[in-house]
Amino acid sequence: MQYWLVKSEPDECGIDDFLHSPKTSIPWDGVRNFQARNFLKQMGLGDAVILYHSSCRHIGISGQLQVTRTAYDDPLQFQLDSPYFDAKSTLERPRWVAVDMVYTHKFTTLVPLATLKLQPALSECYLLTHKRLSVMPLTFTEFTLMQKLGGLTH
DNA sequence: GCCAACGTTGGC
DNA sequence: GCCAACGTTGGC
Repeated sequence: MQYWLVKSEPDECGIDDFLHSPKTSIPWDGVRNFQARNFLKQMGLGDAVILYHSSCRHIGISGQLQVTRTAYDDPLQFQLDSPYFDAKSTLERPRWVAVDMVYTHKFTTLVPLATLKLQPALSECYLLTHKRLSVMPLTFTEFTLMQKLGGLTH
């Protein structure tokens, strides 16, 4: 079992998009950064994922997802009309992968970035040390603290 | 293989 | 809308 955090603009795909189709797996595609892609490839079935809302009015972590399909070739890289088309990808040598995720929990409150920055236990986490990365691992400690801040208890 | 220019992310 | 950070590209 591994723990991850992914970023998305809620206008594109936020926690409510997952909440509104709670049993439907949604492709996490369009990742076009090599470090982020490499983390996507490491995701395992059933891994837990924190969703972060970026570039929006309320920046912060919003809920929890689960991996339902591990890495497969991102079809968008082959679609000419997609903004995620990549001329350097071929069917023989695709460059980019997607995974599928499903809704598991929405936090009782969105935890703002400012709150996360105040946590000493999160000072070393990828979210705060690698500003522009959109897919990243979390330690178990970081993950459970984020869950707790989000109002989820088990 | 270096590194300057360029483009994108994402907070503010 | 600005701009810092930083990943990527391409000339040499």
